[in-house]
Amino acid sequence: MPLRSGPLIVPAAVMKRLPMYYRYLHALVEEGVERLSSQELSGRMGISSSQLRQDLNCFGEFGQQGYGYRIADLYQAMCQILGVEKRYKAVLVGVGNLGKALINYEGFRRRGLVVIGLFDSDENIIGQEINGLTVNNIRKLGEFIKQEQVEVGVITTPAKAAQEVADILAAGGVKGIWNFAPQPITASPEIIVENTHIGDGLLNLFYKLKEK
Amino acid sequence: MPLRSGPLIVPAAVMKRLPMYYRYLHALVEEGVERLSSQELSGRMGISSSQLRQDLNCFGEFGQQGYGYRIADLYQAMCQILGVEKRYKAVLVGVGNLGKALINYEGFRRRGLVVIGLFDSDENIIGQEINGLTVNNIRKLGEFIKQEQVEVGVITTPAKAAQEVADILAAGGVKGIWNFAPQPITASPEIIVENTHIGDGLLNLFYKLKEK
DNA sequence: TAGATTGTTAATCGATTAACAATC
DNA sequence: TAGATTGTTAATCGATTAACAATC
Repeated sequence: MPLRSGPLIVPAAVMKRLPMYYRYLHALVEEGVERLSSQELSGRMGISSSQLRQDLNCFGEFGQQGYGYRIADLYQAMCQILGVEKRYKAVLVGVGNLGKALINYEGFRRRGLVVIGLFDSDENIIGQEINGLTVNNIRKLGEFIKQEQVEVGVITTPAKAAQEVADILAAGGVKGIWNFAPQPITASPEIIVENTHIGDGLLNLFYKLKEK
Repeated sequence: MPLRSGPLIVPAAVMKRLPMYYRYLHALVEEGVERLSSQELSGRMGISSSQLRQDLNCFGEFGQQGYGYRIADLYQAMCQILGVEKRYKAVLVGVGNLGKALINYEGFRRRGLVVIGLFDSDENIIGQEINGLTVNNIRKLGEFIKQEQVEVGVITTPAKAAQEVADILAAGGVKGIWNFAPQPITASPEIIVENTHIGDGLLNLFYKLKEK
């Protein structure tokens, strides 16, 4: 079950499918499924068996001819590929409903996101305790990041505040920013920014509904 | 500024970019930007000008040679293309933090999602009032959908409940389901299912962080 | 071993980019 | 008009699928 060594060339299209593989494999492990062929596995995911085998081949040889894939092993490998076994210290800025939803979602902790600080600018929210963490005043954000060596910042503020928060995060030295504000944010190129636009899914749905 | 008529052939890759176009154009209209060339516009979006022009060409001719694109007009056209001017009656099932976040997000209303019913199975949540709507017992869901002719169901329940809710929605006659549960749900093929997996963005971020 | 299924190559298909004539 | 920029075609590039030899 060897992971390829050396610099990998992973096509962008493959990279985008990795989170899906992670999700399905996790669920299959939970279900206790031991073994699946590329055909059975890809069938559940709605892709071709050819594509599944081709994709996995970027990273190594995880199957066994004549037998298929051991799900537990493949899940392990996928965790390694994605770097999920690593833990990232994170702060979350903007403790509204979306922020609270993310803090409470155990899936994020499982993926390796450890939220150690919550921040907001609203006096009514500052001081609240959520999941064992007290919401701090956003003025303390910059200092906190440096002190605690925070690596990832999650932005769940309203659109207007997003860029300002991103600047504080960047100045504090985070390596990555996960942004939920609809406005895209800019940061220096060495900081990795991942934008999640929840509303996009709705437009996809509407477009498909209209097509019919 | 004519929209092409007749059956459009829209490549899947183009379709996936439409929500991004909508987002940027909406922001530019708000900013009051009147005119941009394909180069300026695509530059902001991080794509090539060639691609932008090629994409728009699937739907019609929206620019003016030697001048560029009138942003307000292009935004209008994009709304039409996406079917955003239409209003969809919706119910939301699962009034936890994520559900509340969606209910309060004005962007969804702007996109045409009109939530007229909230449902949950938790006795502590049933009866709460959110945004002028009272949370109902999930047992009333099926009846409500039929009575009100609900078209879209939003699922923000825990993973375990998602499929059961989807079945009720389908039986009630919704046309589309927007699912946030990490578990993919199945429904008969005439119902359009859009899955939004919030956790995927985090894995993308981790993968890129690991690459560096 | 014989059957099954992988890993991998080659062929096809689709998406992106480059280039430029058309035209505002 | 001259300059700018589109719409659109052709060329390139990348991703998916098909097929099969390798092998468990």
